[in-house]
Amino acid sequence: MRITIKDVAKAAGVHSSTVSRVISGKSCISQKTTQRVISVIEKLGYTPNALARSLKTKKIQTLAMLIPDIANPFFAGLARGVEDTANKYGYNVILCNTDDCLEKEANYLRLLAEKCVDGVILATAKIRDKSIIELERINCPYILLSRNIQGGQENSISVDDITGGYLATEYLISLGHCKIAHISGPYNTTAALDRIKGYKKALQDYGIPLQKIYLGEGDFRIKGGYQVMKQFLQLAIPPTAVFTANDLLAVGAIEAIREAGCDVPHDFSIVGFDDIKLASYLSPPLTTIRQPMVEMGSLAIIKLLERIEHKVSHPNILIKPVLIERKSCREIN
Amino acid sequence: MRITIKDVAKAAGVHSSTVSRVISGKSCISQKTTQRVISVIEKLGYTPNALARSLKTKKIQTLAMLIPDIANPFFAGLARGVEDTANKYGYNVILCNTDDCLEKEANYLRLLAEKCVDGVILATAKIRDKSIIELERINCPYILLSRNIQGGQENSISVDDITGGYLATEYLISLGHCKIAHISGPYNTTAALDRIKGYKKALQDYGIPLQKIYLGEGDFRIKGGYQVMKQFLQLAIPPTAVFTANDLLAVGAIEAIREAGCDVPHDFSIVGFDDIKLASYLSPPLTTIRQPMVEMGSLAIIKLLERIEHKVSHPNILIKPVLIERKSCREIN
DNA sequence: TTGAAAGCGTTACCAC
DNA sequence: GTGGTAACGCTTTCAA
Repeated sequence: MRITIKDVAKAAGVHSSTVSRVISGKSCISQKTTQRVISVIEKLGYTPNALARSLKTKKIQTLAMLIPDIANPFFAGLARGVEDTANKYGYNVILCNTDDCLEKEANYLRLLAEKCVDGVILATAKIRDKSIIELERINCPYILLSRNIQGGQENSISVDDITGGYLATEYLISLGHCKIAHISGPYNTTAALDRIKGYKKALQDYGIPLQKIYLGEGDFRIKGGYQVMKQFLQLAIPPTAVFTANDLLAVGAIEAIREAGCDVPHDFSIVGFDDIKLASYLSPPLTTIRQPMVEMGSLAIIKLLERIEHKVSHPNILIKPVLIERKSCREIN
Repeated sequence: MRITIKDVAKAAGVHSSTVSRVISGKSCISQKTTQRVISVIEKLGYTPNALARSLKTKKIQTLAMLIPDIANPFFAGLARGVEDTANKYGYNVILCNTDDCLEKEANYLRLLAEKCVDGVILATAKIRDKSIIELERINCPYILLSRNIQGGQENSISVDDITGGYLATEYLISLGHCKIAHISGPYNTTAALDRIKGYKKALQDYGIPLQKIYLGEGDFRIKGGYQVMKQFLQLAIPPTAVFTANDLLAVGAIEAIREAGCDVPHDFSIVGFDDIKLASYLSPPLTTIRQPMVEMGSLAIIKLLERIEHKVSHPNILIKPVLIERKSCREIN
């Protein structure tokens, strides 16, 4: 049997409530008693039971993070920032991979509610998201990370995707491209939609007509980039440049281009999004829009803890993205 | 206030113990009562409190995973397998990044013990590991993943690192190299030590004398690979081939080589270890020793759950690694 | 098949 | 300062 607070109390010749006070350190307990209790705790190797505690306090010092896939370097970066900062404040975090499957997500949310997590980082939100309604219903504090919801004015942290899309497209235009395609993320995410908006706005600002055939829906993964790029390659007039909604899509697109016997950046210029750690080591080193993943994760926790402690909401936070120039683009005439 | 089992009981006109039985589904409750209780549960939106439950049952359906860094694609792969399979069996997993810092690790272990996690996946083990002693002390089931301990015959799952190191080195030898260097992982991990063993054994088997200056200690990260390679490059007689103990080290090594104005594989052949997802998209596509990360993580959970349920230990599991040939090596005369 | 009651390991309020 | 006691929300044994 595990040592309990009562065992400690008995061995120290005090009442269990006194031991509790010593541990919490909030009440005034005499030096002598404190010493005695502490030494007994150490001698017995006592570990408090946080579950029992939480039954009273309603706090378990545990958060959860829902993401599509931890094997995706972007989400791994977010997770790193989230976990680090949570740990710094004494919280643990439960990791949940949803694969963008609504059913899995709902199941996770049920489990997490049963376990009384103090808050949730949701990095899977879709434009109209049932999970958020559920979170609101059970009154669970949450922060939307990197994927906010349509018309949601609160509690989200993300990069300014419109500006990011604009920057990427404008850069390609500045290089002389006018046949610029875009491989987007899934249309049910605002991240994808906003990057498209930025893409369209840049084209418009520079007087380049939007070609519907140059816009393809991807999945934020290598495979999707590969498939959509294959379609672009079969066009009568293929694009000369492609802006992809994330770096993995860019990897897939480059693969398709190589397979077709063409070269990046000679035949096609590519701009990605995210700036994952390995982006500079890819072939060719990828020009991309940087998202500060670790910092975003960290900020999400800080905002989440504020929500938990002060029961407040936050206006959305928009982070300015930056273009990182490498070697996947070239100037054309 | 949250709805409790008593609220449900009252609303359904039964005793709370009856509600408990309906939920667990283990006792025989009449159709009629069952129906009534279920409909009340739904109407009130009742969510059981798993923390209160665990106080009785001593099970919380939560595991933990300790890794150095989730932003490292190798550990992200393991984590994906771990979390997926845990979820399949109804468990959640708490993620902990230790940065290979003993103090952080001990702190995590304390928190996890307080939260009564049912088991732990330890992917951070050093050759002589205090954490394991602690885990044994508090009687917490664990599995050592990818990094086992010296002389430990039980509860570890890893790739056969000796064979892996052998395979990599033998491959370079078969290409005609005899000045083969090795950038290892930290010497306090068996993974690093065993890969060195394999490296040495291959050299010996093929009659190539071991050169101490061709062996450098890295950190399993890009930076370490870069630094050690820089030293190799300054040698009077530099190696013509380098086997690195993981893919990130290879990335760093290649960076150093490029910086020196040399080419991979023309001037230096490189073999990595792990086969991270992006290995085939690096420049050049990396020849490497594959570890089935997701499968290993998954297997770790299966073995951990067996330990938890049947209170048994398992003999170590050694997975045979495979060499994946790509474009980072060339034949020399 | 169901109810009553004890107890899991804490904390927090009320005394003294 | 410290002790006693009543919860917290659930499960489980014992009766009926």
